[in-house]
Amino acid sequence: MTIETQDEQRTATKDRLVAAPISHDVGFLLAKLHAGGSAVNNRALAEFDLKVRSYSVLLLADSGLEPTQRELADFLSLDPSQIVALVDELEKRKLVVRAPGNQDRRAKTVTATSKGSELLAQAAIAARDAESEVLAALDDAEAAQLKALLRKALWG
Amino acid sequence: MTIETQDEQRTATKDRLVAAPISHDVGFLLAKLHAGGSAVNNRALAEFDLKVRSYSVLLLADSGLEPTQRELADFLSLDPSQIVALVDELEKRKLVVRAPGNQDRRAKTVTATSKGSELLAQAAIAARDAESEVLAALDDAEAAQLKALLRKALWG
DNA sequence: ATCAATCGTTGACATTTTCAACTATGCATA
DNA sequence: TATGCATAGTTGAAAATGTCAACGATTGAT
Repeated sequence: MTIETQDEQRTATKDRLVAAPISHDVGFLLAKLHAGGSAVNNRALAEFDLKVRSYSVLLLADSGLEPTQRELADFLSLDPSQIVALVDELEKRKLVVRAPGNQDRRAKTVTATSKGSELLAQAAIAARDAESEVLAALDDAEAAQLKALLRKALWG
Repeated sequence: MTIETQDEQRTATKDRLVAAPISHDVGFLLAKLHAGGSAVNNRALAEFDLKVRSYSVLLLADSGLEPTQRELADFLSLDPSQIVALVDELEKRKLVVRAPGNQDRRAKTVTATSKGSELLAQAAIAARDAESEVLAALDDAEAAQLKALLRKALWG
């Protein structure tokens, strides 16, 4: 009873501020869901010694699109120097390889090794579970709708 | 012509990676839209010497809900020590005041001053414009739908 | 009256972000 | 073809942010 009382108060006050107008600010909603989401994702990926960042790079490296580091930086909204560090670590673990760009010898494309692809296959399962945990309050149609709206907001 | 050629290539390659499966990962979509969004928001708020963080605190302080610092930390997904720094700065600028908690003398509630409310009224306009810039690709109904889905994902 | 838990605060530490160089390469044109 | 300007990757430093452990003051339960 005593602990329950505390918990009730805690959960009662926990969402008290939802009434504030900031809860209608898209920027805030994105930040909050993203904060919770990356925590869940990082926890799920820790088993594979990956974070959302390295997982994203590995995923793109395995896409067959042979992205250059510059493209990775642009696409992931990261500084090129951060890509260097991420690829360095993945390459050290033999999960990806750097190859000289096909038409541009300045560029380096990042491609997953077979070892990287295998790890990714496992990690992707964990990531999928994490995603459904983050979106647990939405049914399948709503989750799909959310994805579609985010994609449209980003790329029209 | 020369510059146009470069630009065409750049915009052509810019979204090349959208084809990668990561573009269907909600975590990634949230991260990317959030990254772009906070950049736009911070730029819009710079005029008032605010960032999205301090703007959020000011908005909650002005909500009439008299949030405690602990509630602000939970709601904004920040460490309590970060709230201290944010409130310190806003209080130094006479935009908010700390008041002892009503029932709990350990807690401190954060409330906007009239000066804070006035600044907020201006900043809110800039923030609203920034939001519509971020969601420019969505029509009004879609933007409302996106908000509703984000709110449901967060609070059910 | 005591004991564990919570609030705000401080300070240390780690991580992440941002920026300015630098080399090598590419591209356009004089 | 030589020259100048822009770009890819890299390095390293500085700034901003995030994380965490401790502490005094206060609370609430026993």
